[in-house]
Amino acid sequence: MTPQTATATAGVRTQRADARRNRERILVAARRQFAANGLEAQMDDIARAADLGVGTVYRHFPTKEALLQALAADRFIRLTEWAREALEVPDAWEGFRDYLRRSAELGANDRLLSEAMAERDAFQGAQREKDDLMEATAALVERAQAAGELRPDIRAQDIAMLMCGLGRATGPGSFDHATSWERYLEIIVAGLRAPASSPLP
Amino acid sequence: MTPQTATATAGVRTQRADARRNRERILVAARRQFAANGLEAQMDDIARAADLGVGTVYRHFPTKEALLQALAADRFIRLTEWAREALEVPDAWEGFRDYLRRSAELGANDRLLSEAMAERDAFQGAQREKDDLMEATAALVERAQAAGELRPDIRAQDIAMLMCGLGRATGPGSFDHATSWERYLEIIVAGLRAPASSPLP
DNA sequence: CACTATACGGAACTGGGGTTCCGGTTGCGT
DNA sequence: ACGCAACCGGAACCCCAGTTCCGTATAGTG
Repeated sequence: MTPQTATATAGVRTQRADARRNRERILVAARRQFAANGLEAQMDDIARAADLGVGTVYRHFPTKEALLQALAADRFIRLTEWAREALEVPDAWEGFRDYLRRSAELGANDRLLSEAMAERDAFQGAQREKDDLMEATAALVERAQAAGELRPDIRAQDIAMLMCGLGRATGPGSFDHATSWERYLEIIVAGLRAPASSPLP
Repeated sequence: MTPQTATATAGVRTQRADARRNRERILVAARRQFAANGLEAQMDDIARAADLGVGTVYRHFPTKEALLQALAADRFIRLTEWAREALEVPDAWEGFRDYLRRSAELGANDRLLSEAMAERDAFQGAQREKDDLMEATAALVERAQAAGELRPDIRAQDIAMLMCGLGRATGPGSFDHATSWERYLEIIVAGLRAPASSPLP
């Protein structure tokens, strides 16, 4: 029988306590580095920030890409939670708007999120999480449309796209990070609410 | 007296005909490569596309950065021309809107433009051209506002920001290049036109 | 406490891409 | 036609960032 910690649930592969702790430290450090520097954050810096050797980082994540996907998946999951919470808000428009606000804020403070979203064919590893997010977003969109508060020709994908663009334009590393993302979110929200004058292409 | 070609205007530094021709070929090839691949286009590829050696490229542009700036400056100049043309359109809103349309289209088809705009502290070399563009944009914004067609709390910089975000979100290399940039431009334009319900942050 | 599977550290390796260098080539004035 | 700058080509060079490797340290067990 292989050794098994008391807290580990059945089926979880045994892992030494220090390893589990270090894995967490890597994730924390990596999150910070990627948030600040985007995809170009370096493995060595992440290791140093976590107070570990590079080798240790590679023990936990075989590749930079793998580390990235773990982090991205986590972000998608959080966004999905937020979208579901927004569905609980009584007023459809208010829920929708709050969700956008939270997404935009996250995107503006985390270069990884918007850059990861933007890269074509990157992060297929987090496809499941991404799909979940799209599903929750679609529900939110439809509810707001049913309430007559959101342009009827908006799709869930549009929301992802807009939030992504917003993040890339205003996030850390952008030419105008000083100007608040809230400014642009306001404009976009106004555009989304407006009744369709001309149908979208 | 140094040799001087017949067509050269006074004050222009002498340059052999093949050199002038090659410089042009480099610019054309580089434009295409950068438009398709963004900042990560490679010098070797550009040289090959121009049917020249890398050395020749470096003879004309001492650095990748220099080549980039030459191209970016050129784009800024074109946008400035468009903005000035838009000022000639009788209807203020129509001129403004047309300008946005042309900018968005350019940005969506040229990764370089939006990526160059986005990078903080990059392309300070094209500062003059950038300033001119901002000035022309400001005039366009103010005219549309004076006509009461554009939210009064919009600034020229907002336009640059929005076009930049649009380009990065929908341009080649993005996760959803299939969906037309026109769709998102439509939303943004609607948001810009709407009277300010709540003041922008 | 001893033993071993696991984990760690960080120097060394590797591949890719910008840049340099210099021998060969060519436009152009005489 | 000649000669010499100016110009061209592309192999070689260098640096940087991801990845590998292996000797050392340690958690967990009997």
